[in-house]
Amino acid sequence: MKGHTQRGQCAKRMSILDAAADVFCRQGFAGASIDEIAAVACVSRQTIYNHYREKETLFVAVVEDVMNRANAMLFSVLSSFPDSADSLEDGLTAFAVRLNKNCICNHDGKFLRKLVQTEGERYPHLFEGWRQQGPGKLTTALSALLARLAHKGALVIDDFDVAARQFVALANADLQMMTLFGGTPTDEELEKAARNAVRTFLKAYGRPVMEKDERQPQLAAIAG
Amino acid sequence: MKGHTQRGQCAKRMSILDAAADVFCRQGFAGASIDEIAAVACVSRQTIYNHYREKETLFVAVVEDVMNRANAMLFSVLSSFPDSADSLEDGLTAFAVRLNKNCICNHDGKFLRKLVQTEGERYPHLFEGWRQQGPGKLTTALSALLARLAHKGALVIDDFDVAARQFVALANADLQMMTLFGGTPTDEELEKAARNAVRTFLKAYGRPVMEKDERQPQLAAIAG
DNA sequence: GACGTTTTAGACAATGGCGCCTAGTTTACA
DNA sequence: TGTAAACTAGGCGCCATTGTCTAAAACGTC
Repeated sequence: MKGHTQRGQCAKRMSILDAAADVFCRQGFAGASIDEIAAVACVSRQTIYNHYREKETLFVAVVEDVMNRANAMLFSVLSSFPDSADSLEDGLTAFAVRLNKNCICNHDGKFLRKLVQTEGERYPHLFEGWRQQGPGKLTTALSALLARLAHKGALVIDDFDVAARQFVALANADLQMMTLFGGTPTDEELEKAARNAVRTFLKAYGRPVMEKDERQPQLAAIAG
Repeated sequence: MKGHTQRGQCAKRMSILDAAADVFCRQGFAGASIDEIAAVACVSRQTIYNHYREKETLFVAVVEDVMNRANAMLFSVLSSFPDSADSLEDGLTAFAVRLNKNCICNHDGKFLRKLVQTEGERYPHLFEGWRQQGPGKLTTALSALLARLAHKGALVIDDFDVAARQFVALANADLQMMTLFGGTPTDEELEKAARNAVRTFLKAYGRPVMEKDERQPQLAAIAG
């Protein structure tokens, strides 16, 4: 009848989804109670059962909703990857900041990582999609983007997949512990973490340039 | 009376702790039932209440027990860090393998990371100790060990803390997704991941050596 | 073999959550 | 304004779980 099991619908649905995400994330599936979700959503308990047959149905809907948002955000962030060799360090740093801020350290990212750990064994198929569309897509897409930069001569990479995983790992190196313990990094911390990561990444994979003021010494020598 | 709230005690206690760790890890605190723990431990439910006043007491004891084991293991692995500049790549790779295998990808490591995410907000003081003795101690100790290597001239590092965090991050780069989804890496995967990590780490922080077959060209030139 | 301790099995009340139902109210739309 | 849908409040049965209690059995030690 109503169709659109996906989008908007009335405001109640979104309110329920948001509240359920909040409570499920804090209490886990078993620890979350429908009554608490209803209270947080400012909605009667019956209304929840009116939209979702049972607790598990609601849980699946919540996870899928968050996954959709996270996937869209990841796509958006990936499309902002720098494709020019000019000011590569700044471009990669800005990308790393966006990646951390909008995909990994944000609300949805923490939700998914937390839930996939607690309920992953119970709902393997549910999170399998995120594994492929989320972290999996991130590394494969990033691998291709790095390959493009390497092809332009801006990077020297032997294994693009490994480099992609290492870029993500380095970008999170300074924030991992904070996010593990529930904290949220400030903008300054995000910036500093990204800069540390990109500097090390470029030391390992950057084109070997001796000094900043004399770029591409080989080409300069050949030209001269 | 019995003293020793820590160690051995009768075999029942250990059996209960192991079973409780297993069930708490799979089901979370709220989802775990005393009956299931008793069944896994092959022990009567009353025996559990005989040793631990209530469910929460048992949970705290389990977490402390795992934390103690993990801390001891971390200390052991840290003491195997290479202190010689000879065959540094092999030494660091072996260290990275041990770090992943015995501290991060192992049973206790996954248990603590999982539980600190699900119950960390509910028991902040409980996991605060692990935060300092576990990941915190790892990075500070590793920072000092890297500083020692840099002082010997084997590494060129400007910020030891950042380098330590990046070493850990790189060591986990290839295994992060697998461990996140509950998998356990094989020995070959551990070896390959460590080798990838150390190669990148040394490209970024290793002493700038031109070719593998001519080591320490400066010293050779001086000697010659 | 006797005695104290520990463990076991099962019953027990109390609690709380799930899912359903109903009656009454609000909202949306024609 | 009238009708149908959605929503609210509350009660209800059912079930799982917690924590206690008791009597019987196993254990270990002298």
